[in-house]
Amino acid sequence: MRLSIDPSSAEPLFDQIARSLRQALASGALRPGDRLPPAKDLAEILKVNLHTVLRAYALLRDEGLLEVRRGRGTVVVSPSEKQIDPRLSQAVAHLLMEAHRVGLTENELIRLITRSFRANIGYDSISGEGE
Amino acid sequence: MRLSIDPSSAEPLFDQIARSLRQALASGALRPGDRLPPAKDLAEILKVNLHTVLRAYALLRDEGLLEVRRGRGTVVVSPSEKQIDPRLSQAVAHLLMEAHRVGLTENELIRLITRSFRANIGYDSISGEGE
DNA sequence: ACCTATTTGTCCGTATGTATG
DNA sequence: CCATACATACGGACAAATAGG
Repeated sequence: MRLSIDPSSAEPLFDQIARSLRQALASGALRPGDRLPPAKDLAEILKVNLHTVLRAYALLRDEGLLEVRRGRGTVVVSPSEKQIDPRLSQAVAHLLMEAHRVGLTENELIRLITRSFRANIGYDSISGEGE
Repeated sequence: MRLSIDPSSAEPLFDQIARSLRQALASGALRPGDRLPPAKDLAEILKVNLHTVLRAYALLRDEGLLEVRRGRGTVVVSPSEKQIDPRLSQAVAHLLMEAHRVGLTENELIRLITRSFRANIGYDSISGEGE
């Protein structure tokens, strides 16, 4: 896994790292189930601080790309095959269109979805994985 | 504005602060347009680190509740800016229904949204953020 | 146009806590 | 119990955006 970082860039380091990892995931260089190096190790390789890598990991975790857990490390999430349902993807496309129309940012949209999801489902079925 | 923090609680400090602020917003103690104290000041009041407060502010900004900007400070977003468009909320409800139908977990749904969001961003008209 | 103060943003280093194996 | 690895918090430094003199 080869990640290149430019300390002189205006783009924050944690964003650069996250973007590199996203690309590695998209290109298949990182595949589902693959374990990423411990943040401490990657930090030494990239010559950045531990927190900078942890922040990048956390970012991708919030995007649903990585599973990051204490003591265990960081693993690439396996994609579910459920998303190919045509009605679902149509609903997604429609939502994105509406979101763009009202100028929602990605973060705002994610928050909206998260809240709505929890509100609709209720908290009784979340016991599996929470905290 | 009276926020109470419990350092001995298991709940992270930045979460406690964010939750207190959320409640102040919900109760009307903090109203749209109100300016929050500089993070440094609030940190001294609560006897926590500056970064802890900044993290709480950033959290609420990502939720669309606050507008946080360098040099300018932190203000409560006006409701009109975050008001849910009926067509948007309808799209959200529809998506959640479809997602539930195919048994998507929250994490899977978030991943699907973020990926689609990035993939469908063809417009480089993101310059509208300033004013 | 310049300078200064304010305020958030990023990054670093260190310490300690917590979950996992 | 112990090692691993992420999570939180603290503190300090500097940068960048903003506001005001």
